[in-house]
Amino acid sequence: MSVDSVRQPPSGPRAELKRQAIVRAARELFLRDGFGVGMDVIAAEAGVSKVTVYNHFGSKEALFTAVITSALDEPLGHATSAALEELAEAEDLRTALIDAARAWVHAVRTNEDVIALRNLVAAEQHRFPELGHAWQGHGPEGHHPAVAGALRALADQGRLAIPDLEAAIIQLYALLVFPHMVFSTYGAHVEDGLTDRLIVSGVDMFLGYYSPQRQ
Amino acid sequence: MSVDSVRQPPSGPRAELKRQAIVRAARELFLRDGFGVGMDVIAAEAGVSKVTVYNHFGSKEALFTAVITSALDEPLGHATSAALEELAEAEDLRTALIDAARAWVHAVRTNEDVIALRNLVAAEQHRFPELGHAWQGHGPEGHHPAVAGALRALADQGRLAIPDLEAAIIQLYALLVFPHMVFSTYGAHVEDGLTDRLIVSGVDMFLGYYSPQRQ
DNA sequence: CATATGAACTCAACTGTTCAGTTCAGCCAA
DNA sequence: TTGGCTGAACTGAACAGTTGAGTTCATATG
Repeated sequence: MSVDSVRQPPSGPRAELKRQAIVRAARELFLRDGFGVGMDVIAAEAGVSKVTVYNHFGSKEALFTAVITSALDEPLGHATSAALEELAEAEDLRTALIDAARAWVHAVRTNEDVIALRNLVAAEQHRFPELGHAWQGHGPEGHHPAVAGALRALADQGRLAIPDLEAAIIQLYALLVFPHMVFSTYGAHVEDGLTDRLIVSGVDMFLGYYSPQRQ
Repeated sequence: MSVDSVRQPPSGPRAELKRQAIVRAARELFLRDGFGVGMDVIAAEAGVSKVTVYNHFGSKEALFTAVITSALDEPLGHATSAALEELAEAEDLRTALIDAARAWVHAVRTNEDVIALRNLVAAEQHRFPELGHAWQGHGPEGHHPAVAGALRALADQGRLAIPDLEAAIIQLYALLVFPHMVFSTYGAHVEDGLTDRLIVSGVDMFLGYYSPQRQ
């Protein structure tokens, strides 16, 4: 008499293992071949039957959102936001900011899977309008509060003069991470040397403009 | 005895009209619904028979590349690069650069179709690998030479001190146009007021850093 | 007993083609 | 100017062939 009009996903130790394998395979294949890959292929890559995939996720869309939301919970920020929070207590602001920027940009560049996923979401925004918004919250705006907090703290200390916090945040993003995001849209990426030159001179430019001692 | 193994597309005044209607409709629908739209729908939107579409373009891929390459030849730069070239002769560099930036950003923001198309190409890069490269050449790098030329001229005049031209170009892009590109990836866009504040303070920041009189 | 499997199946959507007939512009003859 | 001729381009509808999502079911496994 088990009348499940909506069958609930399997649970248990074995099921969890399969589930992870499926998500991992799906992520890899979505990334490599786009949303167009067949469910057969994904199932095969996960070493799993297609039926199992459907027992777990119910639909391709659900699987896709599972991939995305699982990627949403990824690091990319622990070391980074830690470095950001230490800014307020740093003696040498410039060096500290450069270090934080290096950690930040490094996180963005090494997890370029995440950027690629972002492009995927953007690409499939017609099919998943809600995902686009979910992504906005956790995207760069994920540490938006961290960046905002750090800048505000520095402003309160009088170590920076920031009349327009909103603009300043965007400018910091723009100088440091946007280039990598834009380039990756074409599948291209910035060379290591240029990346570091952008970080150093970007920080100097930012500090030069927002330092209180100028005039 | 006309043995055309490959039928050549129709020519003539009427054909040209239809052709334009098809490309326009295709562009609009690709933009709105992604590459997934059916040829039926495109034909209907163009007020044209599906067969006509195939007589003209032969395949969906060909139609897509036609849409893209036609978008590649679009303005987005005439007024902008003109303003950029006048920079070298301007008396008040700051005002001139702000004006040029306004024209530039305005072009980017009004033709946001072009940015959306860019996302489409990025999305469909698996299907059209060659398009991705064609797009790179005409993307922001389209006026890359114009920007590079303007900055180099100003440096030669001694009005700017630019030790790293490559970085400076990217930074100018980053401060002025990248925010709009990144935001539009989510379907979001920067408000008017913030846009102008970003332009003005971005230019000031850039000039502050690259002006020779500092130190 | 819950979960996983594989193979065969349904169903819908989409690309691309065929074909018999229609529109339309230009042209020539009266 | 009129009227009809010609041929290229267009139409509508039906059709073929494929692909891929999602289901069913009998069976296996731990």
